[in-house]
Amino acid sequence: MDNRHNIVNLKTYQASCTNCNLKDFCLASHLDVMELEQFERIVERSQPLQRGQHLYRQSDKFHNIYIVKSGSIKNYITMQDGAECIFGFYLPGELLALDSIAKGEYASSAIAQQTTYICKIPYPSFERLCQQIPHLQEKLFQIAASKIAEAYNRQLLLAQRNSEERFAVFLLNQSDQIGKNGYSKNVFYLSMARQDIANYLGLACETISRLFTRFNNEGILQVKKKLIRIRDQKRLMAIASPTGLYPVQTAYRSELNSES
Amino acid sequence: MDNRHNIVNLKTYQASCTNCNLKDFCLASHLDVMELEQFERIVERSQPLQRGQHLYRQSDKFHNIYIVKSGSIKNYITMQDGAECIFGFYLPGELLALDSIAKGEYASSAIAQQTTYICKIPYPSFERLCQQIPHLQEKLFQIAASKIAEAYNRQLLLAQRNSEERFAVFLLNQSDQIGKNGYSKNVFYLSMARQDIANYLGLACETISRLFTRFNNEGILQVKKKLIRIRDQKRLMAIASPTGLYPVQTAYRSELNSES
DNA sequence: CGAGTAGTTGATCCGAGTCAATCGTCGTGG
DNA sequence: CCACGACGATTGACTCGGATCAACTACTCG
Repeated sequence: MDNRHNIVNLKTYQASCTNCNLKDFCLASHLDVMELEQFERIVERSQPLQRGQHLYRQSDKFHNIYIVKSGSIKNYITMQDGAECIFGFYLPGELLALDSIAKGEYASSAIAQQTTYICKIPYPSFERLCQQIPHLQEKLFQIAASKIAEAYNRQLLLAQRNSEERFAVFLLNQSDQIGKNGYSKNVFYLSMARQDIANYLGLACETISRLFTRFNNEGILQVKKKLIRIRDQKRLMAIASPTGLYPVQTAYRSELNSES
Repeated sequence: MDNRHNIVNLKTYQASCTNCNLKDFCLASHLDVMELEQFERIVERSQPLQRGQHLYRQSDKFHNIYIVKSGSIKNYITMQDGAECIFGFYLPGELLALDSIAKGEYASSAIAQQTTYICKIPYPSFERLCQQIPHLQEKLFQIAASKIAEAYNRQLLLAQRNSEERFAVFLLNQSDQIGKNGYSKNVFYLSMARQDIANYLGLACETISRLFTRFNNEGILQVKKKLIRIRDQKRLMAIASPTGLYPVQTAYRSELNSES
């Protein structure tokens, strides 16, 4: 139900990179025809994950990195007391498990929030391929670098911004990401529970609930459960960066995709 | 006031990687003799930075990545209203400016907190060298991956832990890092101001001050301005991870749905 | 239908921010 | 050599944002 907007048709999981609608956004972008063919030889696709299925779990042996093809993935860790901490929500085009390369085992867990198609890239083959395709190495460096920059921005968010600012930034990021995939930036489904948004933003779920209510009453949003409509983007952006974030704010989100 | 030109190429600091005391920690570790020689050919060393000098500034054109050889570097950004946000303190052996690779310009600023020696690595040469030395590429992937994992941990810290927990984690991290460089893990100088610690941890400097006082009174620390002595490491560790940070979690914890 | 779960709303409390006063140290100049 | 001002650190008093606790509502699913 709440997946209607994000699902792609069933045949896509057989499709090649060449005619994938994400080919300009993902790891394989900027490769020429020959290189793409080589790349494609190491990519594996399989049956989609269903909601609640894990792609990998923390402390599993590390083998692959993954790209989300459609659907969405929640990335988190579980602590000893059972509490979880959510590091991110991955939408189509994004690369998963980069944080796990150094350790030999997955540093976090990844679970599908809805029916989700995945491209699987065995890491050793990939590393070897990077030796043959400088573009590919370069691209991974760049993606890793953006991940670091993005993580820094989130640290800033968590360390210095209050609840409504965090929430506004979150909504705009979601909007952007969803927009990148060709859907409406103003009307979209949030695939995650309130509790997960709260956890991700370092807040209590009651706080998120109150913010939804308030933004709804103030005419900034129109909220119907998980269906969100942004009614006043200007105001939302003003809340997200009050005095203005540092110069090129949110640029990191677009650089994977934007042309160079 | 402006130090943009402060990297002067004297060939004076000839200390080679081969007999550098950091060679097992830094980017060049795990290279064989031949590879190390190639690597060394692209590394540049120059006069040390003095306290308050910038290594680079945010939005400068991106050219190099850097390794701290001795001293320490503060990494931060400045926001439009002049407020700053500190992302990290870099001690010897650490690699700087990874977050800037994707953008073509430095995403943050780096300033010396004391007299600091630096190894400078022109990024284009480095990228080319990675094509010839698989180990080097692998190493950079790993360092980038650890940076991401580290950033995730800090997000967890900022999102979910209270002031004394953050502070304890910070002290232990400092202790570890300093210990890695062969100094005492229990008695050390903090090179940064209280305000900077506070900023880094997302707290007010008064809070940090109170924590120093409290930990001192409780016999956990002995504090003399910037000289710190850890008197009760056990207790400090207990504060840093109350129920235990994230675990080597085993799969028996069967939650909602799972298994693929 | 009924039970279980997610979300909302209200009441209360507490940790840490803010404001303000004071102290100590350092560096400068008379 | 001391007086002075500047700045960082400490301490206290007060405030407030958001967590926590506790009902209550509304779906969803069996």
